[in-house]
Amino acid sequence: MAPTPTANLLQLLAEESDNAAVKDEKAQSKFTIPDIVIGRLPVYLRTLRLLADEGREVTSSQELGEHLGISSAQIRKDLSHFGEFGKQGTGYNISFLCQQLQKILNVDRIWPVILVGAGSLGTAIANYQEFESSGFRIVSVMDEDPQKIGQPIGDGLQIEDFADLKQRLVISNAQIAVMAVPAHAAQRVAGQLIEAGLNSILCYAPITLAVPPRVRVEYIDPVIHFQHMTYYLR
Amino acid sequence: MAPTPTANLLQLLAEESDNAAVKDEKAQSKFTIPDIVIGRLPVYLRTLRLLADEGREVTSSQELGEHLGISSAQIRKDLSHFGEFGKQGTGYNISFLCQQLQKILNVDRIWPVILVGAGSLGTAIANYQEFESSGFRIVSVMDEDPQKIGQPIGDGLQIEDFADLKQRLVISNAQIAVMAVPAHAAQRVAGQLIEAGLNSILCYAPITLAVPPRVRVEYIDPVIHFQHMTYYLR
DNA sequence: TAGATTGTTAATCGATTAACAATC
DNA sequence: TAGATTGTTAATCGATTAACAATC
Repeated sequence: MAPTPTANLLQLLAEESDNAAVKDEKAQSKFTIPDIVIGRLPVYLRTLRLLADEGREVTSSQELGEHLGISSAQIRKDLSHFGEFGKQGTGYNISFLCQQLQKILNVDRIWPVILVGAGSLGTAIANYQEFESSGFRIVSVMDEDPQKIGQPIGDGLQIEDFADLKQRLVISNAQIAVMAVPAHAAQRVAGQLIEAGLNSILCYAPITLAVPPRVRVEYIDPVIHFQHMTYYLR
Repeated sequence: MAPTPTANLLQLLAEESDNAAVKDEKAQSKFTIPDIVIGRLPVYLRTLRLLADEGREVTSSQELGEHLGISSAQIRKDLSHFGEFGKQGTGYNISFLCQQLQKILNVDRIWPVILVGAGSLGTAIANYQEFESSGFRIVSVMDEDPQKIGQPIGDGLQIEDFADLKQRLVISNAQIAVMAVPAHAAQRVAGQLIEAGLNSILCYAPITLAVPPRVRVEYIDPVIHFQHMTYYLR
């Protein structure tokens, strides 16, 4: 067996040496953490911060679970993928666990974000003050409407020409884009963002984007939530 | 065994008569459709409508799956919970399947929705024109800020006093609320909405609400999506 | 020490997928 | 008829939970 590609994984997984003799892909999928677990970490983090704001110093998987409506076992299991963060008998130190989750999620820094679309939704997003404390800063708001280009928006920004995307990206170094554009423009805009090198998109347009596998897209569409709720209504 | 409560289920499940002798709760949980399936139906519907807009008349589970990045088997399985909507060899008639999904999701009508919070996000939501075609109409926008009350908003609405919630609900008959309020106000506002009789809430505030079991809450928080994405970034 | 709570294992539960007979 | 695609079954895969030894 070729030693080199496996060696990398072995470093990452020092304590897993027993099972390390498996094939590379297997190893990947075996030790890779389920995306569904990753998806819950931001919710844990948000809740922990709320507790910290209330002046609390420790909590338990049980308390967190009650807050969130999930089982304490799930919380402990989820965290156990990343290490041991608690103390038997006492629980978790809130600010320590916050720090750890921020590191895991890579939000122990500020990520520059590009916002495309300066309609009323885009404006609301640009105005939202709380991104910064969560690890994100909107560094650029772009639109295609000549009427809008040059107008002030958000906190000291000016609407820029989406045609200048590539130049702006060189300066901002953003890897993340938010799309607040009409559905009919969304696929084209996504294509341009991807072509310019972006690989993470948060899409507010009510459409599933066709993107290459390297690009991650998440969606926000209130209609999907409404229609989910009405299934249970009469 | 008491015949009456079971009888109801038996009607609903005529063809399932073999297994119908189980306990009520069991029967419920056995024949109840998984929430995760319900959650995909609006996405199917959205995609089908897009195809319809392109003038397409039929599609297949394979084509839908490719659009959405899921397996054709999953789509067929999901739909099979509700009936048979396709034709072997040809696939699904798009407009027929749209109609059926709309019925299943109860969006073959217009649901009145109350919007609480007339800040910039609330304003963006109030301005959004596309709810109507998906089954929803914002009938009331409320806020607590005396400066805002009385101002025009959205399509011919006026911002109303949130203190008048109960009277407004009597008129509008809304069962669904959207909360676009600051995090610090969200739990209180939710309590008031629930106390007034609402049972479905779409919450844009970055907080998990404590609500009684009869109330369904869905959340939209861009930060959760951002932090999910940054896990995969360097 | 007694009580509490973790991290982890094994069992359970549920969701997804592959495969195929039925049939358009 | 030949080809395509459904609806459904059974197998697989993965996620959640219950339980408990370890230990603070």
